[in-house]
Amino acid sequence: MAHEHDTASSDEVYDFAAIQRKWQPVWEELRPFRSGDPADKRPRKYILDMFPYPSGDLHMGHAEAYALGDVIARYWRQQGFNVMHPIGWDSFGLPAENAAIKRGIDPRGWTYDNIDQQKRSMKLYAASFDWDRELHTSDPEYYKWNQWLFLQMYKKGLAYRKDSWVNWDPVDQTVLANEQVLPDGTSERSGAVVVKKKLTQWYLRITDYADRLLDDLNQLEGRWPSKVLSMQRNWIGRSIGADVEFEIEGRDERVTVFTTRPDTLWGATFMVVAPDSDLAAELAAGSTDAVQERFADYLAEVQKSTEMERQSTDRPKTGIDLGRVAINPVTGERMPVWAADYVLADYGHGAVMAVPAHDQRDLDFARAFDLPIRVVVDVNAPVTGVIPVIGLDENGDPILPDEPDPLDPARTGVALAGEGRLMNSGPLDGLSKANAIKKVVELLEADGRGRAARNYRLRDWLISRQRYWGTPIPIIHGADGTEHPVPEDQLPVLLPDAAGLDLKPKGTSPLGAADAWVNVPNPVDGSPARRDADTMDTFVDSSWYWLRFLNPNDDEKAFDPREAEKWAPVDQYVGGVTHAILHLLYARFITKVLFDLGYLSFTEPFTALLNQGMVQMDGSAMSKSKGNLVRLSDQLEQHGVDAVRLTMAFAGPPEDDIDWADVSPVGSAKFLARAWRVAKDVTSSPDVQWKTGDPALRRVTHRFLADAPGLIEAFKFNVVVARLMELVNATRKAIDSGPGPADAAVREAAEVTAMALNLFAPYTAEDMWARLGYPPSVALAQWRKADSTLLIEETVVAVVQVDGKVRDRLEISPTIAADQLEDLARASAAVQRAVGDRGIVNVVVRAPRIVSISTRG
RNA sequence: GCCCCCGUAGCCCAACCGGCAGAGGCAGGCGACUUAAAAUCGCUUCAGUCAGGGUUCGAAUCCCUGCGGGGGCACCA
Repeated sequence: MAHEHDTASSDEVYDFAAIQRKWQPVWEELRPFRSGDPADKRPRKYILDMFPYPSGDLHMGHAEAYALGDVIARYWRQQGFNVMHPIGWDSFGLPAENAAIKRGIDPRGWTYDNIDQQKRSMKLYAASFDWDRELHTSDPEYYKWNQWLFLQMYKKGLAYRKDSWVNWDPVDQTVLANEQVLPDGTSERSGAVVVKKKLTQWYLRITDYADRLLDDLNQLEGRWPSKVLSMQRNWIGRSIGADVEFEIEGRDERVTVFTTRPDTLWGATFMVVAPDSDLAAELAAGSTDAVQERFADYLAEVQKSTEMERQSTDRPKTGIDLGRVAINPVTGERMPVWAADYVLADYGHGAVMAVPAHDQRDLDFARAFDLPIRVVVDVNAPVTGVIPVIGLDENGDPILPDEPDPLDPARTGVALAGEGRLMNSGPLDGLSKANAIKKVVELLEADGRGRAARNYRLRDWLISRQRYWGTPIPIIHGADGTEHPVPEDQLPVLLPDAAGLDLKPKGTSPLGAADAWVNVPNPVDGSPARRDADTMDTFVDSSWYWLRFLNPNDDEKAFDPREAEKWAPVDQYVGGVTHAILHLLYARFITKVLFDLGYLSFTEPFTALLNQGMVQMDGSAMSKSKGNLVRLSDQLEQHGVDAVRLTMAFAGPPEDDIDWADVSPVGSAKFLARAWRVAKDVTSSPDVQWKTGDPALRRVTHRFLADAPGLIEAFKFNVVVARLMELVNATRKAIDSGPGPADAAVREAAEVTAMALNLFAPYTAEDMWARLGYPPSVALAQWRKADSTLLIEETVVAVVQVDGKVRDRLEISPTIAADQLEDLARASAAVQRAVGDRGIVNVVVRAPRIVSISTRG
């Protein structure tokens, strides 16, 4: 009893652990996924998975992403392509630094230890990566080129420093992210009231590219998820309108405001400036002492409020009168100038013309402070000319709304944002909105008081981080405040050793305390100077890593434009929707910059994008605190790599979230065992003639071969798996109760199953392939061509509908002529019964599928 | 407030250009094998497509309205 399984091979059972142990070293030896052979003549495909941040070990989210990306990479390899499918590590960033601070260790060691662990897991997971191209963004060999890129942008004026307001914790002496500030305005760490502080920060001028970033999204239509496209469009947030200049009494320079409704200029009754803008400070300074005092108090109040408070829309309006006067450029009216925090300093010009009758925010403000409201658009007379009436009088004439106008915004508190005819607007009277905008822009331009303009929600990209574990910014500051780029031949500016540095956040970079590192001679005259101590946002690293994969070990240049010509842009990018905005926007921006600099011949980095959903448990995101964490390592141990991967692919459309409670890795494992047994049961040898095989099973096999490629290319992986199950079921039936295990069609089906299963379950597929008599690797087996003669059915069933109901089914030839089919349908007894004596009025024939007969007109 | 996506068996999901609502799985039921159970194998129940209206010979599919769920942006002038 004890040793039966050692001797009788037919008793062998599917043992995923043994199969994994068997094939992993074989692949390690064979390295079937290398893509760097210059003599390789196959056409190329660049399939890229978003590279991971190395924190701890792989989790379920990684498992899903890499399972799906691998289906695509393996598929194109089987279609005869030289597939580049690289992997690397996004290994700079805060988690490493926080862990280092907590445990008093070096972030470098923590990071590279994690990478070791994750790399082992990744290899077990058997994603078909080309490990020859592995890179780490925290290696000097990588971040040197971040610095190079920064310098190229600096030279072009695309990298610059400016002062900006940041959240400042006065107790911890540190900058806080918005997320670290609690809704009551205190620090989540120290409990201190957070204030705004002006700091000098590095920015990249992404707003210069706003139009291109927006307009080029059109090229990606249909190839990127529409959700991502709309998120990017929202984020860039282009508004079309006009800049209008207002004179200010007692000030030489005019104040410019941006508005999307220049047509309502006659209705502008006051001006509002952002309290935290330079303009507000200057206007206040030119006012009375009382105003200056009130302004100082108000500004302090505003700066105490958090981003979250400030952006909540249902907050009562606050503000103060600055005691200054603006002149409406078209009416010549004197308008008060207010400071209020509903106007943002960093959008437009930090000042607005308030048109309370037609803008809800301005109306709320006007009603709160008793400012004048003037209606200049008659929404009762919209462009269509239809005037809503209350009723008809005894003569049948329309009764118009009584005075006062029931829509009067001053009374209703509802701004009239709709379209209508202009009124109270001098030369604009009677015009529609579109024509009025055109006209007023012409008038302003002629007068030199305004022009058409556009604005963006998008802000410049703040890349300074006052932290240690990132790319040092390659700038040297002279004692006199001058900036000097580090000469390119002196790159990289290496991160100093963390030993001896206090990495705790304190508002200035820990690098500033590395005396030996930070103090350098001025490159111009050798006088004492200091290195810039900030490090770069890690989104800089990930904005171009896909180019570094082309030749990750090149120490002459960031990437090779000739290789980029061959491989780039990325044919298929795969990753989570969490990066739908920032990472993708930054990568698109850097691509356009590199195009402008002449390094690239294309302007979009990722031709196609697939977003996988998230893995959840019991309806919500997995987390330790919720107690619904599913550990990938446990799943792999219980069900095996292949079952987990297959489950990820089979769970549903890739972009949908997977609830692990809804799916069945046990079911996947059962299916894999079933497929594996089919291969084990095949008794014929590899040299059988396919043609001799059972035609029914062959038809199932070849329908699968014909349909699967289209399904894969449409990312319908779940459907392909279902079709594979169908194929395995049919093969099982053929073995047990059909032509038997020696039939050529059974072998053919088993081989096709192994070949296709390689996409989802590479270990099982490889073992099946070996049992069927072939050397590794099945991953290199080419996709079999479907035999088209087997796809044609001998007979098909046509349905006959009478008045939309199916009344008969006819077994016919697929090539039947329409009139012949109609005759058959008319002759059907069931159809005649259904038609009865009503008579046929119409017949629609779609041979060979359907005949539709109607009996009523 | 503005914009987008999705509602199909108990559950996860299929359904081509508008043409028989079901490919596959989970769960359930019955049976075979077994002393029994597990595993395996076979058979099998289950919806008329969220609701209402429209277009059409014909609608899960296209259009409109509503309900429900999810997402993005939001004091952005």
